[in-house]
Amino acid sequence: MPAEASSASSSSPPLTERQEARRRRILHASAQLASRGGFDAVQMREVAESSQVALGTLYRYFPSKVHLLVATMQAQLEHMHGTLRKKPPQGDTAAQRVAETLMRAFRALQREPHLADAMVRALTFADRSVSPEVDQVSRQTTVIILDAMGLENPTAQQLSAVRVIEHTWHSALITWLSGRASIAQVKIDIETVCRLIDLTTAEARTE
Amino acid sequence: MPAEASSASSSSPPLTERQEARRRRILHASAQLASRGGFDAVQMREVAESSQVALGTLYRYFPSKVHLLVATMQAQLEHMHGTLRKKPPQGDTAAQRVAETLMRAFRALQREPHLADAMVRALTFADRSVSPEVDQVSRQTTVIILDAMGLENPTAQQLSAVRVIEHTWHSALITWLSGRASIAQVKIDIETVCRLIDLTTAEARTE
DNA sequence: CGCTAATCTAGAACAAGTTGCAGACTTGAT
DNA sequence: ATCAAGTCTGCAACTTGTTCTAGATTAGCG
Repeated sequence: MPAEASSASSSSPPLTERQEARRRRILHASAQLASRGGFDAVQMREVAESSQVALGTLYRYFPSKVHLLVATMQAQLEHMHGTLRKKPPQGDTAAQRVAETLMRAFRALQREPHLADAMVRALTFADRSVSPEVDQVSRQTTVIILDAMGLENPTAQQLSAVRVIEHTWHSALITWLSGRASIAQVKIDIETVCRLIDLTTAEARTE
Repeated sequence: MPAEASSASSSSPPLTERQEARRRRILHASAQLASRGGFDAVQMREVAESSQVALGTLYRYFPSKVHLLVATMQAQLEHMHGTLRKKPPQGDTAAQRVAETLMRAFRALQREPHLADAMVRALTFADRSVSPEVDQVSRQTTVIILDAMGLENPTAQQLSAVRVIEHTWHSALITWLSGRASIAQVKIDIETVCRLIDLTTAEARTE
């Protein structure tokens, strides 16, 4: 396993130790505040205070509240990916394994609904200035799903199916978080969309 | 056709003429400002000024910026539904007709990308306090899709497929608006998800 | 018409995200 | 150790969504 620092996967000047520590403190404070009151509870002044950093510094690390929360999501996703790797899903078909994986992730989020709320709202509220970071989150999600499918070289069809699954995942999460859908409904919809996998996989085989 | 006033489809005290006029002026100003700079350009003070209404009054009509934009979306959706009714899609299968309908809607939004941005961002950013209004938008979208399918009594399976399509539609729209996906990709994904329709329809026939 | 309750207006005030600035502190190179 | 460049801090100011208030206006009613 490479010794690469945890989160900032690339680019720009390397951070000193104290800077890494600051960054971690900030993300930790962000997640903690979010776990309480969700998006609104993550107030930049409070994050700064909690992480013992000046407001200006906070903004130097994360140029906006949305950037901060998307970075928080990246961190959580990495954590989750690690967890999922340890206990891979057991289903027989790719569709089952993906659905199982997503529902497992879903239950994890259920335990911290406020945190989930903050992260997902930030993700969909993000404008172009956050595109690179949002894209990174999306790529990470794709990796998780492809992992569950156990696929090495997905076809274009399959990639499209994976994107659709991601769309459904995000959007279903939002409707659940805002109380407009039950968990049962989310489960059904996840299972429904996962059938696209079998569909496209069957076709890949007969090509 | 019933003489019911245009937008507020139900509930609460009926509005006087001048009040209806105010409401329309507000929604018009909102859409106009949104058409320029998107979500950020819709500033409550400006909306109030443009529609010749005091700020307090604006807040009496729409309790928050998000409420206002979701209502704006309702109005636009109604308009679009009317337009679509006039020229129903021509495809042979339900899936084709739905995909065609959505892509048509998509092209309409393309013409006013800022407006689309404002409305969709508001929709996904909405918290529980806006649930009823967001739900209304969702129901309207469902009607449009079922219309395109030409279905009277959808099964639970089919309703789930429709929900998944809506999820995909919203989420794909967002990724396009924030420049993370091309139109071609959106088209492919819409077509991919629409295949769920044929799938569930085939099953309904053999039940 | 004249009254009352509801509504509307103008504008101040408050909250939270964001920016700017002057001075202290760190870092890295010499 | 010293200097220059880059960072961090504390704090004030600005922006925009939201709330509040006091005084007009309007609507409905006898």
